[in-house]
Parts: sequence; structure tokens; C-alpha cells
Amino acid sequence: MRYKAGYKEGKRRELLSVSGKVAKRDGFAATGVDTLMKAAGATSGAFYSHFPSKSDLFKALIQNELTASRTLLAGAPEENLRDWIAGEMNRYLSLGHVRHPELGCALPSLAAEIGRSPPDVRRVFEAELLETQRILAERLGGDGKAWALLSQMAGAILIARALSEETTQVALLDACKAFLTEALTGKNGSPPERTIG
Amino acid sequence: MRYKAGYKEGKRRELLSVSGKVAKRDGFAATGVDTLMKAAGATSGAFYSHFPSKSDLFKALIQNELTASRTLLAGAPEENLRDWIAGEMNRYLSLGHVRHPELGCALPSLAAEIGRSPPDVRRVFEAELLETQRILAERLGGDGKAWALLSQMAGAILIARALSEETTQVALLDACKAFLTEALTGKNGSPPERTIG
DNA sequence: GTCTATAGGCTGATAGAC
DNA sequence: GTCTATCAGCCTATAGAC
Repeated sequence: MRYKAGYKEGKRRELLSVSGKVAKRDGFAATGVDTLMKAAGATSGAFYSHFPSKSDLFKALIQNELTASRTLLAGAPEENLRDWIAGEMNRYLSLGHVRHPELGCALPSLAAEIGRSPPDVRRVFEAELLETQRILAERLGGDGKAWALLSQMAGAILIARALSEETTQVALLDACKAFLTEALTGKNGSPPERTIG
Repeated sequence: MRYKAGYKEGKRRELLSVSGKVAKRDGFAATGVDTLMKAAGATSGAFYSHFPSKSDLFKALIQNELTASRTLLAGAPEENLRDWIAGEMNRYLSLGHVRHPELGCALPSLAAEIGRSPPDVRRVFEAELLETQRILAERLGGDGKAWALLSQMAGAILIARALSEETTQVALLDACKAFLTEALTGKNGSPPERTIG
């Protein structure tokens, strides 16, 4: 064979990673196959030897992105609960996350498009998100707290990105940090950092 | 003149209303001008006598949608705070809202697209949202509570729509209702209704 | 003010050379 | 496995008839 064994698998991984970044930044439907492939250093013709259709890429990409986010979230489990919550809050509800969707969570970037996608896409999304929710619920000590935390964090980044002024973005982020910290750990929790611009 | 005075203004309002619905359901960028106009009983040629460009329609549509949502939210101010919060929660965090984006709030449907739009679009969004946040903050007695409530409610509908199973959607909605009710009114608030499918 | 027709560019996907 | 070339269809926006 003209290509090494394992080449295709590595290239597929690269396609997933690169097109995930572009999709989170510019939207999945709004970005053409040719553009996605150009970002990975190839052409649209090559794409179809890796995925049967653009929609199949979307499913694989969702799985890849949510798994990566979950790994990030599941890290640092040794600390106590309050410190872990404060740390995750400062990481997720940051201006850096608002400014760099390509490096961030898929929920604020792609959830609206997933909601408009066929059931097979949404099933992949649900399976992956439920796994994240399960881990969160275990740490927080409650299923409901996990859903609430996920919803508010994703919603905060979603709205902050749509805002025009950085001062307003910071006000929203800091408000959500304070609200969630108090609701999840009680008034005595160590206060979250102020967002640094 | 062959058309009545005031006709154009009325038609413009109809265009805003109809294209708002379609955009919230199918996405704004994903829907062509011709499709938007067909939904309003006209053709793409006529569109450009009402709006200079599709992007200008987006700005007008955002203004129209957020103003309508704010009017809905600002209603029923006579009750006490806890009843009002419970009522708004049951209205916004409902399966009907999940299932019918065309009739619902623009935030879960369009915020991601607004975030990818040029500054002039985001400025319109920010001005309108700040007015809603101001009213909410007054009622809740705190700027931060308003941002947190907006973020979690929008995030909850955003994520619920991307889920596949109705039981999971209901679990998420009920969790957010309970979480927000407790965080905003304390444990003694009357419990929110369970979501009815 | 609305219509049809059109321009130029983008899209997802396929065919065949290498 | 990747390339170029191509198809049919959609997009935003404009021109000219009525």
C-alpha cells in the first residue's frame, strides 16, 4: 500500500479535531466541506474517503468534542468540592472562553444547530451529554444540580458571545460565577475570582 | 399611489413577524431570502424594497423579537415575587417552549448566530437585552440574579432542544426550575409545577 | 411595491486520473 | 488516499417590466 498502516486513522482524527475547531468558530452548517478540508490541508474530494456524508462528520465531531470537554471536566478530582467548583467556574466562565469558541465547549457553539438536526445526530449528543451529566451529578451530589450547572454555564457563554461590550460580558460572567458558587456551596464558599480582561 | 398609505409599514411588520418565526425554527443564515419571503406570501425581489440587505433584516428581527419577549416578561407585575417567579419559570421552562422554537424566545434559537455576526448586529442585541436585564434586576432585587436567570433559562432550552429523549428534556427542565426557585426565593418558596408532557 | 429573470458565487457530492 | 473537474442546486442581490 502507498500509505502507512494507521495513516487513515490518524488523518481522521486530525479531520475531527480541525473541523471541530472551525465548526465551533463559524458554525457547522455555515462552513462548507471544502473549507473544512482546506483547514486540514486537503480538498473536498478526500473528505469522502473518511466520512460518508457531512452529517456523519457532524455526529463524529459532536462525540469527539463532548468527550474532550468531559475529560477536561473530570480532571483534578483530588481537591475538595468547593475548590473544584471554583476552579471549573473560573475556567469555563472566562473571557478567554467567550473570545475563543474554537478552543471551547461545543454546547454554546453548536447546541442550537444540533437541536435542528435529525434524531440520529441528537441521539449521539444525548448519549455523550448524559455521561458528562452523570459525572457532574456524582461530584455535586445531585442530578438536578448537574443539569442546572450545565445549563447556566452554557447559556452564559452563549449570551456573552452575542453581546457587544466587554464590560457587559464581564458583568454577566461574574454574576453567574457568584450565583452558582453560592447556590452550589452556600454563602461560606471561597469567593470566585473576578474575571480578568 | 397604487398602494394605500401605511401599507408598506404594515407589510414590513408582517415580514418581521413571519421571518422571525422561520429564523427561530430553521436558523437565520440557513434560511434564504426567497424562503423567508415565500412564508410571508411574496418573492425575494420584494424583500429589497423593505430592507437594504439580509443583515439589516436580522437587526430589525432581533429588535422585534427581544422587545416582544420583554413585553411578555414584564406582564403580570401585580403578584408577589415568588408567584411571579414560579409563573415565569413554568412558562419559559416548558416542553412547549422546547418543541416550538418558532413561538419562543430568540435567545436559545439565535444567540449563537448573533455571536458570529458583525458588531452592528451585536450592538442591537446588547441594547435590547440590557433593557430586559434591567427590568428583571428590578424585580429580583439584583443585577447579578437577572444575568444568572437569563443565562440558565436560555441554556436550559438550548440544551433541551438538542436532546433526543423527552424524558431527558423533562428531567433537565424540572431540575432548572427547582434549582432557580430555591436559589431565587429560598427553600420555603412554593414548589414549581412538574413539567407536563 | 411586486413581479420574473438573471448574475456570480457558494454548497454537497460524485467521477476518473494518479 | 488524494487530486482536479464537474454537476445540480442553493444563496444574496440586482435589473427591468408592470
